[in-house]
Amino acid sequence: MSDLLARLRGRGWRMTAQRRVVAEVLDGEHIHLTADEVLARATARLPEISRATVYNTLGELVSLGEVTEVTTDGRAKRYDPNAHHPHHHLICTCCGTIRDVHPNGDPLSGLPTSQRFGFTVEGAELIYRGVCPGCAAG
Amino acid sequence: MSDLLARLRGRGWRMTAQRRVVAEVLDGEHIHLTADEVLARATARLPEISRATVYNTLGELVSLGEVTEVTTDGRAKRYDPNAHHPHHHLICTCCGTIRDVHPNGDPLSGLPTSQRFGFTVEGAELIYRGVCPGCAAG
DNA sequence: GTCATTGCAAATGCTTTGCAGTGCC
DNA sequence: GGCACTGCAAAGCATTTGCAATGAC
Repeated sequence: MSDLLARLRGRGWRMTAQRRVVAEVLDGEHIHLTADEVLARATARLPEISRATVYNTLGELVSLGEVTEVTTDGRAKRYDPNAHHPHHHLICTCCGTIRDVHPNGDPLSGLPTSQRFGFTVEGAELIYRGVCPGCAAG
Repeated sequence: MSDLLARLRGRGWRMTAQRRVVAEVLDGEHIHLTADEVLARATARLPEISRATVYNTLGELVSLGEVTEVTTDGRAKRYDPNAHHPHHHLICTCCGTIRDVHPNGDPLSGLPTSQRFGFTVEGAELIYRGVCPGCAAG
């Protein structure tokens, strides 16, 4: 629990039952959920919430920088509430499991000026792929 | 031109006019094309090619390891024929332009055993994001 | 009271699929 | 000549949108 709700309120975010539930779902121990999974968990707490509202709210949280969108493949995006805790991802190519990892060093420092082509580089996203112990055993 | 066709033929890939055209489009100077862009260029050379065949062929080239799928956002995947030349990507958050980059060091070496959680790590994909000179000027 | 937010349902964009016909090896 | 590949059209999945009704501030 990282007090996402408190931060949002502090930023003047208009609070509704639907938005609160979406934020609570993300702020729980659940990370890397798809929009559909967020909807399912939100519906369990607030049956009348709609799919469109979940999408709207997730998009808003991403714009606010409180949640990060993780695109691991061409399928559904995943939403990661750990935006204030920089990290990267390790994904099982077999079952799709995602783990947060903290590699040594900052990837940004590995990109010399000569490789920046005049870009103003703002960030780096690192995805490791491999096979998890479970899939390797099965 | 990297003789993608020769490699494919050598691997016993069944050759058809459609497959040849898709491979030729990718093997040209065009990289980071979406499936739709590949279809457009393929159609220019072979008007009767179908969208399904382009998708089939691209999927096959990816399975063969001759082409890499790059998922930069939740939109269309892009296809990168540079599979035999390891590299990473720098993407403009404004216009979507993609450049190949070669950062210093191997990202894999930055992930200590303690951060691998028992996974057999096979590869790392690094995406830098920033604003390109064109967008910064405009 | 005002205006942002919601819910619904339809629309969109990208990709996959089923199946009959075609053509490569 | 067999069987993989192709084309078509329809289905599928994730996401977005239009608009009237609702409710937070």
